Amino acid sequence: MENWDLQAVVRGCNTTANIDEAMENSQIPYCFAPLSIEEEDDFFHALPQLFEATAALDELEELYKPFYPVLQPSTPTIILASSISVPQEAITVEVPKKLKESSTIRKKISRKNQSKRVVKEVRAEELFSDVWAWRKYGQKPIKGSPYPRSYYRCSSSKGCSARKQVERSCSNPETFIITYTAEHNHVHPTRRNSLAGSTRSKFPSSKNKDKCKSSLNSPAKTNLAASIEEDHDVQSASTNAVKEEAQLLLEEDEISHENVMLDVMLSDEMIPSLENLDRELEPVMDGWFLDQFSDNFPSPWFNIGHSNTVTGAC
DNA sequence: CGCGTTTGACCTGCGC
DNA sequence: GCGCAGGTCAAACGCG
Repeated sequence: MENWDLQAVVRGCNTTANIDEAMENSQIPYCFAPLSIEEEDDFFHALPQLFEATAALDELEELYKPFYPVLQPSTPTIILASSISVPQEAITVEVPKKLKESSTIRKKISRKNQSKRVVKEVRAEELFSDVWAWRKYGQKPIKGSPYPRSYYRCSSSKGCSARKQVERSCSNPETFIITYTAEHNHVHPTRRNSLAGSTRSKFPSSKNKDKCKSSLNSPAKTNLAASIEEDHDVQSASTNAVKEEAQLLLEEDEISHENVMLDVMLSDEMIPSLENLDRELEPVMDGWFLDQFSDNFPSPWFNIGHSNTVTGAC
């Protein structure tokens, strides 16, 4: 497997405090403030500390809110609840579409749907590492960028306004810029990315690896990563990286079933077993979330309020 | 049948 | 007011 140097994708901006300065000093063209994510602490595992560090809840909430469902299969290290730190990669910024002069930035920010965005730069294999189910609803060529931008909305729950935009980075074509807009109004997805529907090919299960290996190259592959690959007509190293990543995760899945944890999943070939896990955990987690967060996190992110389940929304 | 993608048309905000 | 560009809608279609 190709060794992706996670450090290599990490750039400048590390804290919200220096984001403005970093953006000003950035040589990155166009609008991106590629707040690269090396790894992210798992939200669930951090919960005990969250409860202890109640004084920082608001800040932590803001920092984790956009990222907590986004898990990183490329960093399958089991993250124990041993510490909690502000994820420096998790930066919520007000990002204008185009970095021009400061006078125009205000106007840009005031534009519809420009209010609050979270920009991430991820590698190809991480595009489908999202626990949420995203449905593509549009694609547009972007002026100044050789790659089109794809628009996705959350299909995990009806009425969820969460959206994300995926665009290949023009400065580093092996990475993708993901811009999250709005927030999920449900606790956790009832379906994960690339589960439902059939237009998406699935990575091979451990039972029919050989059979599905070929499907990785089939024209029918339409999962998020594959979709973008095809959108951009790229059969490149990043495609190979996706396959290799999938294969690696497959092997890990076979070797270490005991290590199945929520933050180590999210590659499509691992989904079936995790679906079962999800079904088992769903009522427990829902109740647990309601108990734990309905008071502590009044955020819209946990906008389940005191209502009943949201898990059957779809 | 349900859920997905594709894609052209349409809407909206912004700059001139 | 006009034109451009980004964002969204919705019909058509694919897949199992």
